[in-house]
Amino acid sequence: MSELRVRFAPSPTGYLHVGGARTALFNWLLAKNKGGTFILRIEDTDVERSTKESVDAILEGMKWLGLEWDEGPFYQSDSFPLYKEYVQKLLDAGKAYKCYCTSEELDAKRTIAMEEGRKPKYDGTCRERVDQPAGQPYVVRFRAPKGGVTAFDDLIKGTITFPNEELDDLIIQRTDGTPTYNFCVVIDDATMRITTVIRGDDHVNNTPRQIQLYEALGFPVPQFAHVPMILGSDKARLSKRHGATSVIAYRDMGYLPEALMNYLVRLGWSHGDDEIFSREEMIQKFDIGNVGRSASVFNTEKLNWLNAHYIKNGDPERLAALLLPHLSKRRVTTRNGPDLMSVVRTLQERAQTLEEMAERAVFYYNPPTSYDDAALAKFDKELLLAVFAAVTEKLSSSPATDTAEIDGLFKEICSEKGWKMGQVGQPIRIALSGGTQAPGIGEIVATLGVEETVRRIQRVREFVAVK
RNA sequence: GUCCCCUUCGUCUAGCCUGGCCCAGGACACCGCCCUUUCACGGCGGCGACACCGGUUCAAAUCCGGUAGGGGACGCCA
Repeated sequence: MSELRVRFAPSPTGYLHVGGARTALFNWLLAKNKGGTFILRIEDTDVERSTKESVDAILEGMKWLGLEWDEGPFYQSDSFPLYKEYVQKLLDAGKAYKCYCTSEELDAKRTIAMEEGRKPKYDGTCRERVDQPAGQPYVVRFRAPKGGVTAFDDLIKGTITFPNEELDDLIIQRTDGTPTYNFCVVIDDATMRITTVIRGDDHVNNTPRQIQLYEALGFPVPQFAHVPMILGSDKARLSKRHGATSVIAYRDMGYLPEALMNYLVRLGWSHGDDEIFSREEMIQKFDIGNVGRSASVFNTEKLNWLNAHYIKNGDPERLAALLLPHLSKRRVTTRNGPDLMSVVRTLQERAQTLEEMAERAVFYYNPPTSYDDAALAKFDKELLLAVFAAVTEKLSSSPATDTAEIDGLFKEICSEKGWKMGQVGQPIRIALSGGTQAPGIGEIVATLGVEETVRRIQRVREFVAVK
């Protein structure tokens, strides 16, 4: 193990969304690539909004993607005494002070500042205050350095410099005594000896404040890497109104974890012209320096393509297992039908998602209860009946069972009767599946079995005969 | 409003640091053709971008300056 230590630190106020998943992925990749340590930390200092359900949902999402962590999960709510200790340290050193301004006063000042076109930062009313009114509620503020600049070399964005004038004295402890985010993050990252902080772009502005805190506390400052956000098709920050954002929702829509991972890793990162990455390849090739600096738009089409790729090349046995919940959702049971693995094999090249595959698999288990009339209408009644009779006879009198043999049988029928394949295949396809979109005839018959095939043809014969 | 960041095909991106091999490459999507018993898969081809304006240079997507547009942050949320 190298000295590299990274962490993913979600706040449990919702499920794991794709943006968070990508941040976690980049952390995980860097750790794996460098032989470092990946830590999971739950930032639940906001007691009001944090829930156990969210924690579970986040862990579930990470496990599904296979983003296993080496240490944790640690909960910030377990470290309150630790934060308090450091707040006191800062207070004792004169690097923090008590502020007695009320939220209402602050809000009012902020509003006025905004209206006057000034930056709405704290005006420092209590910064030099010497009296300490007993019994008065107060917050603790960090005494930020005045003048000069705070800069850092972001691994993704390059050097970023902030004039200290822009930073105000941030609150590190609330009236109720609980610590605030920017403070906890610094204490945790420092005490967990995090060497590289990889997080969302929206934290760039917090970074200089945090650096000042590291310095005031005498901690070494870690390296930072801010990954750009993921946008919706309208270029606005990705949110529910753009569709699904939850990782688990993608699982439920029939996406494979390796497909989502592959999609996410290519969103903002690239390795030459490569598109397909196995876990091993992405680990081996990942380089945080190759992550792009600009935001990227989430594109479901490309995810679909990747998912189709992984379904096409996936192990039928595994896919069959993953397909089960999507089938039961449709009240399909596979007990008395063809082997699910064989079914999967006939559908692998035709499905972009497991949902789609399940939809296409239904007919194997539930015989059609109606037929595509428009498709049927393209053939004469006499031809239809002749085809059904010929196929029934041919199948019943032949021992053929595999796809190639059965296809051969259909070719025989065509040459014997002078029919074109389209005249025979399509009616049979309708007979067996009810519609026109299905695997090859040979595949269906081989999978369904001759007996069931003949039974279904008999049924459609009756249907056509009375028309 | 202030500060910070970003800007190559519709989308994801390569190239940019170390100017010329780029009248810009790949992928998704789209369109066409081929394959074909349907739907797909696959194969081949097409469409399509250096935000804009100046400067430096023999030469700029690449370096410099400005403009415009977009995003983010500005909370006793994280």
